[in-house]
Amino acid sequence: MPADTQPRYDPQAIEKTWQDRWEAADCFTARHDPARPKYYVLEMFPYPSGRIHMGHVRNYTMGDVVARYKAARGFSVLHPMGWDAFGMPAENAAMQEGGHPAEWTYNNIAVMKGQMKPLGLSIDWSREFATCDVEYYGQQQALFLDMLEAGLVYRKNAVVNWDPVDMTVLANEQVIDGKGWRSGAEVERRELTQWFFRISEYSSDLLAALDGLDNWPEKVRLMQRNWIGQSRGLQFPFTTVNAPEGFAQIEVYTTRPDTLLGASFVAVSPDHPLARHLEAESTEVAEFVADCRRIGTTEEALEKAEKRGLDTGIRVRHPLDPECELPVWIANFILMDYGTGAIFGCPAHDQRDFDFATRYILPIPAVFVAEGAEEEPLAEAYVPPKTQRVRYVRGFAGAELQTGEDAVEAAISDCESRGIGRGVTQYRLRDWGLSRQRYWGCPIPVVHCESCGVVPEKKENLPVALPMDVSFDQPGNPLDRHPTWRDCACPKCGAPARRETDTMDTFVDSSWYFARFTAPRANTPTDAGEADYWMNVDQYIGGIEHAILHLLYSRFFARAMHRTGHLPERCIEPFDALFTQGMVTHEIYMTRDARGRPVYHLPEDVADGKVKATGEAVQIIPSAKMSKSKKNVVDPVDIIDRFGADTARWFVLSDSPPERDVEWTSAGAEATYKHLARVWALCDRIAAMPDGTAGPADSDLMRAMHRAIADVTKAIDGFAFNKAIAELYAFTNTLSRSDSSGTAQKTAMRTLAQLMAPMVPHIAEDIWAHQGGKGLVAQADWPQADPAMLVSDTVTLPIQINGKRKGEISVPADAPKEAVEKAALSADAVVKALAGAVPKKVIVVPGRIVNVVV
RNA sequence: GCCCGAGUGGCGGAAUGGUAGACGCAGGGGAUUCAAAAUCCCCCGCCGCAAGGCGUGCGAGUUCGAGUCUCGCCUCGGGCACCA
Repeated sequence: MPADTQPRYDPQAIEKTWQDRWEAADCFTARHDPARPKYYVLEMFPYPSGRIHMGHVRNYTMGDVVARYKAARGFSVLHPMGWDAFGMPAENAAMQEGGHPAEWTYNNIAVMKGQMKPLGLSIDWSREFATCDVEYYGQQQALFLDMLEAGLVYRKNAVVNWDPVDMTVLANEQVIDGKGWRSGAEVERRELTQWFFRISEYSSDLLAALDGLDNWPEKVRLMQRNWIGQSRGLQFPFTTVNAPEGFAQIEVYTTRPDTLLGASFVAVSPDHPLARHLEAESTEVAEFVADCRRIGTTEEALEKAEKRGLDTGIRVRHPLDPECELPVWIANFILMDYGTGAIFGCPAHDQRDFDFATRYILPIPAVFVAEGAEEEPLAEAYVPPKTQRVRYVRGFAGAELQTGEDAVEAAISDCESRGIGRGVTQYRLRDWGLSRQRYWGCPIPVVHCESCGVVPEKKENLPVALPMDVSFDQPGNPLDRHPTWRDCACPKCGAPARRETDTMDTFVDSSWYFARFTAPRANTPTDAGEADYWMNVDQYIGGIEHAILHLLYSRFFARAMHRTGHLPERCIEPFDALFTQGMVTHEIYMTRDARGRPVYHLPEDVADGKVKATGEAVQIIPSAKMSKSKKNVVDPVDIIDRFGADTARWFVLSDSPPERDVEWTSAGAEATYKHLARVWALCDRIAAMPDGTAGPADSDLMRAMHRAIADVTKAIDGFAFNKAIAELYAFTNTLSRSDSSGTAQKTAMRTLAQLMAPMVPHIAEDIWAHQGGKGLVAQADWPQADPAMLVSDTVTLPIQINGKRKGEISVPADAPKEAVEKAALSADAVVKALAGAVPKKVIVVPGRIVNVVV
């Protein structure tokens, strides 16, 4: 540090000061003020992993810009923060390092909060909660009981991935090559009784309501649409010929009933009741089915597995032709979860069925051929788009020439009128299994009683709190082996009973936290008055990775909360606007060790393309999401220490549009710091100027200022923070070069501080104070652009000849078309191009351009 | 395989159908300095000495005028997937 007398931009000195001043002035406490419009801005709350990363900084800075901007626009702003605190990492830590998951979690929260505070976010911390707080999950249990009573929760058997060593259920992504990710043990498919939310009851509503979410990214709506997966088809029974008792009929579902006369076999899932029945009787079937299940644990294996089947010997009658009998196979590619778990195969028009029929030498009768074509043997399935018109050679409903779509509808009505089957709308969306055989989650508040069965806990007995005296030194769920926690009295008959030891999926916790923020200390899940004032979330901001599950579950929960009286009806779509921000990326620096294996280096250990310590040249791999394993991470804490929070905030907003990834570069971070230091020095210089009298340069500066107000406002309103920052750079350059009076420059500087405040609030306060601004800029009204200052007296118009720019003219802004045309025709370039000839046409677009056609 | 989205300087990116490349980074030149850092000023799409010409992935089209609209291709990115 040079010992010069000039004060320098010193973020460490100013940032803490202003944060304390905001706190002293109680700037960010959300106030329920019926006289003012409210604005609820929410960023997806973090999992307390232990450290914040740049992705958090970007996410919360975007939310903070919106929150501070809306506050300046006169809204009563709610901008809360909490912690998505249940989940497996805490249990894993307890298993590996000892201690209790709660201890690990609350420690992490304290550390992360300590890292977030220096960012200067305008968060109402008085509303903070963690989902593992018993006050929160106790209310979640109340919600669960209400949903149970409303018929939105039920129990059924479901197949799960069971790790026999860890004695736990595994999620699909925890099963690697058919083995448990931790234990390495062969995973079994086991059937357990599990709790489910009846989300499928809302399939059609959740689908239809997507159309109304105008302020959601189209991409997210599309992903949800595909996930819900509506399809229209025919469901009908095949009558069996020689099936075991109880299987007189096999119900199938098809989206292509028009291909019914192309059926060559019927196939059922290995998990179909018929397969189950035969499995018990025949070792051949049992072996085949067991084989299918062995493969059936990972998606990858399923994908690679060839289509295999086993002929059961059972035959069914074709509903349209009783003479025709079809064989019933068990096939490994039929899913029990979709449709009825049974299909008819039409190999001519489905590639999977074609492969299957080819392998087992089954007939392949064509139903339709291309328009104008003749029937001939097929080398592969013929699957034209449903919208394409084809010629039906084995049709039974509708015209001979028709599209697949029309033929499907015709086939459904035909089958309905003959009483063969019925038209059915199916959804891919399945009910949401919420049971987890885990400790660190919200206990499911029910009791198992020998005489009464499954009994909901009484509300007055809530919360069902997790016991703290547990150990993780043996596999399985500690709740299962706790000596006393399980024991309780049946809420119905009072007899000794046992608690449910399953806990809830952590997606449940995050499906209603946004509603809880409106009344975080209420002794019911929500408070009607508070929810009515604050809901909906006006702007929700988070990562695209939550496009489907979290957002779909939240939409379901909002509906369920309305049905159980916890939210008004207008809140069934809780997020008015959604913004999905891009990631923060960084280059990867790699060298190779003696055996050629990649070795990664942290950015701070690399300089000028070389590893600092060894001088070895690194290979630079293009930007990718920051990840610990690739070591391409920069720690926000380090950046704040070095440059201050304002630099971190400004940088993550600049350069790239918010929805796209932004690449973190040390050059960019340094340049940001330099810019802020320049603004700070400019402020210092301007503050020292005498006021002086207004000169001609003053009006230019004021015009530029109003232009900047208009442009920055528009950019923030449009979520284009990178453009807002570009406008701020431009205005700063204009101001620093202006030779206007001190009075004008001080006005401009104050306005610049206001416009910068949402992005870089600390330096903005400092400048505001230096320039004699009243109070805190955090509490000042947003500046207004004067429309009169946005129009200028003269305009410069480009002159085109045949659409190519050749010159420009300067004319009064209000000049009539004829005058502009005259001026354009006398411009040098035009005179030269015309060479005395008469132009064919002259197009004058007032205020924009003149095009002369020759 | 199906469904989306995107291709603009060395880089990140601007641009209601109307001056392509705002703003930033990197780079070049200069000032200041004993020197360096820091700071300030200027230049910076490509070809060309210049005049000028060419330029928004490729090819057509609509238009007085296309990065922007239409059609066809290419490349990259994302989502979904034995879904009957």
